[in-house]
Amino acid sequence: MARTAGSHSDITGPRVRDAALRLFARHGYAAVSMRQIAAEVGVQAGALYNYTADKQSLLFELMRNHMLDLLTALPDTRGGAPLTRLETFVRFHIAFHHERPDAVFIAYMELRNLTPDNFAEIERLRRQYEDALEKVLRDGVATSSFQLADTKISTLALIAMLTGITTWFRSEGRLSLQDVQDQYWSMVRKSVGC
Amino acid sequence: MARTAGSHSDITGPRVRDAALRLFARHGYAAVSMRQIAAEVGVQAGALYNYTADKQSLLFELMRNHMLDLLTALPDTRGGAPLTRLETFVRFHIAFHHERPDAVFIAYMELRNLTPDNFAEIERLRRQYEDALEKVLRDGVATSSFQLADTKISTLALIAMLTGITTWFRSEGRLSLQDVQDQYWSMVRKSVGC
DNA sequence: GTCTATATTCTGATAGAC
DNA sequence: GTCTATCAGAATATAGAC
Repeated sequence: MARTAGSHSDITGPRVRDAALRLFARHGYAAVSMRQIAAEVGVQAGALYNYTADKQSLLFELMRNHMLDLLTALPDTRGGAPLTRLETFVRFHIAFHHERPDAVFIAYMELRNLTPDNFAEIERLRRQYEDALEKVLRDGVATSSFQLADTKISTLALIAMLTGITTWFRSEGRLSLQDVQDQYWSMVRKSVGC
Repeated sequence: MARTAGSHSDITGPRVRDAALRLFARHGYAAVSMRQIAAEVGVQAGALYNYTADKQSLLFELMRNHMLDLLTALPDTRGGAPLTRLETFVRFHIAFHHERPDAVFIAYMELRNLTPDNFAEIERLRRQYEDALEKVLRDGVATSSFQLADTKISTLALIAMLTGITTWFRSEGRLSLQDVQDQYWSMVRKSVGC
């Protein structure tokens, strides 16, 4: 296939998204200019508009793809015992979020920079994820495996606790991923009343 | 006391800080202009510089004052039983943060927009607060009141869980502050092994 | 597909009148 | 202490050459 000189749509697109993800996570969406993203990729600012309609769309696509990846990767635990399903969720959440610190950071910090329509879509996807955990908690309460007064509050409490890991955990530190998973699972297991 | 026409230093100063706090929390530091803050206060942009050296100082002062307020308000629980001290901390944390959602939001979201020196100072104050909780956990482990493998991790896990409340809890909802305190305290108490 | 050049608007901050 | 006016630069986004 002949290709026009200077044409790199197949590799520039991912590079634009990678650069935007890293820069948005580091400095914040509003603080990052299209020129900075272009410089990181190695093109001029105008060239970015071959890959995104505008800066807002770039942010929205990053957040939506992250949420879709999360929902796709989430293990289907239907059929197991509530305690086992909860452990699977906890370990999955920690591992998945640990692999994508920049995307996680953006997904939680840049909600206010989305347009109302885009915000509603991201919230819808986030709700789906929360609902998966809440269903486990509700099933556990129904079978008396868990003692929880309000599964909605417990859902939010557990997700906040688990997601907070990304603010301090780095693999190079004194703790391995497994250490962190074990310790958080121990606290979660006890907190739900087991 | 005679006062020069147009002179309002005693009331404009707090109004500038209030407006900045609200706008920074809503839209983010980088996304808010000095002109927006001025418009909210009802003055021209140039007048703001009677109250702050620059935009960065405005952010830093808001964050530092919040952290100093937090440390000042933190009850001294030395001498009590670890479980009682932990309950006091949990209920205090929830109540204090519930009263200041904007300041809490800024204190956690705008760290990356601080200059290195300012960041170091805020981190120092945050560490002091975390240390207060960790001391309770360590004392509890030492007296076998708590079963925790790593008090540092537990500290970060509990603070993340409790602080997450500010993202969804509003007093107008179905739950009172006391409801929320009771439910979180129940989960925390169990998670530390009681 | 990428470039250069540019239109238009906005930014933080300052100077000097009142 | 606040105003108007302004500086110097940076922002997003677009147009047209190659």
